[in-house]
Amino acid sequence: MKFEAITIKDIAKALGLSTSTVSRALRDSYEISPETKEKVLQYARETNYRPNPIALSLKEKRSSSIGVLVSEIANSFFSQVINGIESVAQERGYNVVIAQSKENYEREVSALNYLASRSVDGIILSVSAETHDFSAIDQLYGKGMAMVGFDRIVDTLQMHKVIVNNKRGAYDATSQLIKNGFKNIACVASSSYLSITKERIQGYIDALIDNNIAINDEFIEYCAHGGMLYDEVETAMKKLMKSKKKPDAIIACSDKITTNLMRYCKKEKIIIPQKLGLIGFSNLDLTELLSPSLSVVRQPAADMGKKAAELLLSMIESKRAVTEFQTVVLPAEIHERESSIK
Amino acid sequence: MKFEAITIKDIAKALGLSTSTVSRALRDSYEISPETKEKVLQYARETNYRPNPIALSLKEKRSSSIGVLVSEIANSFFSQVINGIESVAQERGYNVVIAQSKENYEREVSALNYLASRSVDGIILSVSAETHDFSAIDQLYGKGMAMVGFDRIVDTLQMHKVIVNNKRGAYDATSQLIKNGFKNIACVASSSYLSITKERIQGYIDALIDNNIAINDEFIEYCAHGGMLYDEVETAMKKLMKSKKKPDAIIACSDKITTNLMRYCKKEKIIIPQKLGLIGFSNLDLTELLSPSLSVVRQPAADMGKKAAELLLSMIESKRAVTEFQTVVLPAEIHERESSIK
DNA sequence: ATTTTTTACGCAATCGATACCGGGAATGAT
DNA sequence: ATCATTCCCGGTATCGATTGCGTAAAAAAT
Repeated sequence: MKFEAITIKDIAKALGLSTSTVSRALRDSYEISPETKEKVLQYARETNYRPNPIALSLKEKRSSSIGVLVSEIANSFFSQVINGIESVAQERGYNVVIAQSKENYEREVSALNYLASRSVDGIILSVSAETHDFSAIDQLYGKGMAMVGFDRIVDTLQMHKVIVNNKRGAYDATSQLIKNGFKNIACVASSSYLSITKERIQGYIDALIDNNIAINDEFIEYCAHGGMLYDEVETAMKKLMKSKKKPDAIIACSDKITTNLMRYCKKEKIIIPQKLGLIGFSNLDLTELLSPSLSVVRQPAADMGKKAAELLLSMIESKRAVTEFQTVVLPAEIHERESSIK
Repeated sequence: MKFEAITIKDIAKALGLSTSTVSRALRDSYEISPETKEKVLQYARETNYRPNPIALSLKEKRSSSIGVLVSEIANSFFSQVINGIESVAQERGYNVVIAQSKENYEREVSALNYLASRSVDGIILSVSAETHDFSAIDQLYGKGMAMVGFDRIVDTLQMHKVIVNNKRGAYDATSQLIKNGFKNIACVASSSYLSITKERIQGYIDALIDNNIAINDEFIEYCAHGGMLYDEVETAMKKLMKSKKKPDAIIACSDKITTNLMRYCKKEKIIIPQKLGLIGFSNLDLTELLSPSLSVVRQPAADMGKKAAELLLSMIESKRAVTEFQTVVLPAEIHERESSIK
């Protein structure tokens, strides 16, 4: 079943004009007489003519679409980011093609190629937790594909980036736990490859140092799949709870880790915050309804998406190659609730 | 900045062949000698040739992309559905273009036109809470655009549909509240226009009747924006709590209504389930971590998305016009937790 | 009245890939 | 040796829209 739309040719035939005349009339060219223009425009209105974007893409060598590559759509943070991207894109006449890596390297590469082969004009991406070989991204970028990174960025690549102040967020979160009387604070982070992991851990460490608390390597655990799998969080927690000096509080460095950690505590009947304080990076919008209400470091996800989309579109639409890249750093918000108050 | 890809023309020039020969060699036509084929294929591999999907779309009059129109991406149910759609689409070589209505009629119409103008091959949609004029959908559908409805479907339109057994879900949820000793059960539903609202309310009513409980019109409240706005839920709840016979339990008919209702109870210090039992339609995947853990009617969202995508693709790829439409009804799952147990 | 200029439009190429048609060359048949 | 067949491949139109170039006809200038 096909969906037949009216073309410029139909208009030309109907009005006894050439396609070039119709095209120019529609674009309001000075070469066309007012009467002809009016006739064409009216007919176009009546027939609800819409230029075929595919033909345009072929001619203009741009598809007016941008790709977004995230690890998982069904994740508050990413869906909020996509929301932001979508609002800007829509407004500027672009559509958004979404792909997900599911935190898997192979899927990320194939998604990237997929987007490239669908000839998107640019890509906004946050790398998967597994990725530590950035050659696929680098290659595509080297070939001239416009790209903007966000959240999990790649340090070695020169491109526009949008992130939050992760170090500061983790620093404040940790400081807050300390202020609330927790002494043995552990950190459950995402994959060690990720920029956000490094930054957040650094913030955590800095806060400990500034408060004269010794750093304990056993207190830092990584989740290779970014917390996607419950098991990896459980494994990390078991290790922590078995260490010589059991932690009395945890800072969790991603959405999934935070919630899976709560699941673990619920299962093991570890009472938060009495037995274990908790603060986590999370963009859930019902953290206050959790039991106990959850203290979080929240990222301004929609704004990040908007900013990333603006940067990408400016890059796409710029006449000459972009040589100066900016890294936009937005502040993370801390929301103190029950889970981190002893 | 442009992203230059290799074309069939480049291959032809490099090998001293015509574009038609190259094209045929790539498609393994019998008219091309094995040696030429091999040369072409090898060169194509070396240069990492990818056919330009835009040129193909123009020629074939299909874009290999499908549109998805939902009210809101950042909603567990819809993002899970999109997840399902995406997995099937990706596998079959289609990409997914997402648009959202934000429960607004005008945005829905414009998103629909947007998708059509981006010449997607088909659309999977769930109408907005505000929509009660389906002429825009009808028109597009009448023009031959392949469509599949899910969740919030349009009764009057003959198309493939994917839903859950809403009546049954609401019936079981209500019965469960009754079984647990609640007597005055109210229902906070989404917009009265929606199919899901009608079906869920019917299930609620049927359960009351079957248990010899009188129907009280004051006990049914609607949220015109589907619970998107906290205020409309608060207003509904205030009305309910002021009615002569105060309800002792609520069945909430959408994700957003459920969570906003919990917010309201928390704010007003109405203890769930002691003061007010609650069960709600929700696809959040951490309802067991809420305080109290939330009893829910859950939809198999990913499966719904998969099924909808399969139906749409079969429709798109069918040679002749589809005349028989099926309505796939999946079972809703009931998860009984603390919030509905007195 | 003739030349110049302007106006208003059509022709045709182009983007990348496909497919119909047509034709040269090699092989086989007689 | 001549004709028919098969094999391989190229030319060209096509999809929808844009655009540089060419050009009648009308208007303006001389």
